[in-house]
Amino acid sequence: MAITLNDVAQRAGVSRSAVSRTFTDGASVSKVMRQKVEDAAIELGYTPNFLARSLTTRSTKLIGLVSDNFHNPIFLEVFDQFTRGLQDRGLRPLLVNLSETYQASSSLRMLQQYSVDGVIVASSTLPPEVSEAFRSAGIPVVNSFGRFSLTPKVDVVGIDDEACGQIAAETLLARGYKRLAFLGGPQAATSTQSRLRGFLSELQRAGGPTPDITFAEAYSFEAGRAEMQRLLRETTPAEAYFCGDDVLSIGALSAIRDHGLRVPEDIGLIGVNDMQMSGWQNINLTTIAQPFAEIIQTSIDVIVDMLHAPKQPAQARRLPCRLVERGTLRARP
Amino acid sequence: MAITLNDVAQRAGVSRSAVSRTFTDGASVSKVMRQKVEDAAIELGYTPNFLARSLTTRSTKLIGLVSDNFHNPIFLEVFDQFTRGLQDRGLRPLLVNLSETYQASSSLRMLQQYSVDGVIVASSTLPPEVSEAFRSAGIPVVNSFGRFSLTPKVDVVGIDDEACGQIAAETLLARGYKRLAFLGGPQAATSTQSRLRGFLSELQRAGGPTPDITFAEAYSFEAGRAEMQRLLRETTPAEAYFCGDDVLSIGALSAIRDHGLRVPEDIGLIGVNDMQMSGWQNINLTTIAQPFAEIIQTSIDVIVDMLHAPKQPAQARRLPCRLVERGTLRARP
DNA sequence: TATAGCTTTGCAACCGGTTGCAAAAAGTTA
DNA sequence: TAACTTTTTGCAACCGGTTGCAAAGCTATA
Repeated sequence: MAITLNDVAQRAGVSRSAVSRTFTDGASVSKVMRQKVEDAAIELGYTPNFLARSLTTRSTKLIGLVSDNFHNPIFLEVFDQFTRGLQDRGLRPLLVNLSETYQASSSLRMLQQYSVDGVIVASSTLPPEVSEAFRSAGIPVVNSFGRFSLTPKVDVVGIDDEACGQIAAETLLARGYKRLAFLGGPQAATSTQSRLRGFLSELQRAGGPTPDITFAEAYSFEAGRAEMQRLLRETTPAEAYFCGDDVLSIGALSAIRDHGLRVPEDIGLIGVNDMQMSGWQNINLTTIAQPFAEIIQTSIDVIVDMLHAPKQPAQARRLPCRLVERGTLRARP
Repeated sequence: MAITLNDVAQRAGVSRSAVSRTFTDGASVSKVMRQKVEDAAIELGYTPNFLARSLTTRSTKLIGLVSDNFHNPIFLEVFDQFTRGLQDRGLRPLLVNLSETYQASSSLRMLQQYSVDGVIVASSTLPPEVSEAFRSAGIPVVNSFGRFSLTPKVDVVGIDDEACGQIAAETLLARGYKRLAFLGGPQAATSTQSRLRGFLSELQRAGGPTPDITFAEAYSFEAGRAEMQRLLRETTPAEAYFCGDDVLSIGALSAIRDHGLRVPEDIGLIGVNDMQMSGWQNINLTTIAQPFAEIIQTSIDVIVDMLHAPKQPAQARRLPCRLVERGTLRARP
């Protein structure tokens, strides 16, 4: 049996309100009263029940953290930062793992039942409707790693995928590569499409070559490896590949090496994300870094603002990416 | 404004209890009544408030999932499986990320305030006191990946670390290795100690060599790499190393290759865990697999049992490990 | 010392639900 | 149809808190 407000009130010989007030900041309690209550509370080991409180205050400090990316190693870093960031602000992440067996629609219902104060949808692959459903239900929501839009229906914090493609194009051209290729993530993913668009438009602008274009089945090692194996077997490989993300790149890298070719001497590779592993010396991947820390921090700021301010028009924020030069592209000529 | 019980009752022209009963299974409601209420509920879009309900039912379906392992890639797989497993049983993981800035003691208080039904401490490095504190506070708790004990103070589900060391010893001896070494995780970690103990005792039993013993600073790539670099620089390397875990092994692997030596020709390596990445073709690590799925499933079963049954004596469960042969040890002679 | 103004306190209603109990309704049996 | 069961329903109290309001207690001023 947990200790309740009543127990403390009785022990201290004061009213229930008095106890409640000593544990509510900004409430009016005299020094002596506070002392009496605190003594009794400590003596009994009392902690206010947050959920009961939430009934009247209408704030649970619970934040739904929903994602479908439990397979890309980068997301461990993402969850790490999200949970710490939320904790630092006194918020509690209720984790939701979206999958075939657990649909977005039931997660909406569930998070409503738990009266979450807000929801963070952390995924670059979920369709925008998922986040939009939360907003229409009146729950503050931010879509982290979502797609940029000029007329967003929900708040989005992500990178500029087109600029990302542009950086890749510039980088490859600057290294003097002639035969280029795009080895994208899932073709349906909006991030894939935007990066491709930026890549192509920059190549065109700069008078570069027209690249080969293929897609992997998923953002995963196996998918990257399988697709690169197919390319090596069935096509004349390009001089350099702009890959959908880092895990994909690492898969491709392993296929290339197994095929007896060398990186960067025979084939160049550039990824996207800059996850920790990409910096490991046995991988040492040249890549375009997403500003994870900033995206996550901004997402949290946005959701926290929404908790206080009434519903504002949705806004999409694009944070800049930057090139991280390592060992999978040859040096500038 | 969310729709409440009252709204539905009014709309349907029935009492509040009637509405409550239609949404409580096992309660007595007639067909017509149920129909009326359900119609009104659908019309208004009503969903019962789980937290308000928890006040009387004394069950929130909230499970604290606390961990301090947000840096070892294996834990993404662990979180994936835990969240799915909990969701499948209608439980909700409240994620807690323990770190320097967020101590175990405050997490206990916090989880109490949220009236969690139970807590899963998923960590092989946290001291047993962390889990014990939950139990003394009367919260059902299970320590996943914790250390085995014959007289456990809390329920533990983990592997048999000594057997794990034994398997490593047997395997290395069977491959004909003569100069062996132990490259453990953090010396203070109990898993490190137990694996070492099993390793040594089996070597002794089989009349094998006395191994060199060193420890890495953490279960991380960098730590494994740094320690192996030191060994290569300052000592005559052993023929084969039993490493603390996979990520450590991968660090060691990269150091060895950078040093111009070959695996498994010059140096053999065996890890522990069998995380997905260990199977990647460019890593291809021979390792001792932890039965993650079973550990997680069992942990959830244990906690679910505790929710129904009153406090039982604590029990420690050891699940068997098994060797996964890949490419970092030479073949049997 | 009386009065005004401010602070502190307790009462009681409320947040959104559940549930024991007794009355009402429906169903059985004779 | 009357008497007896069984089922269904609503009332009211409760879960563990918060909060508006008015009464009580203080302090300062005249």
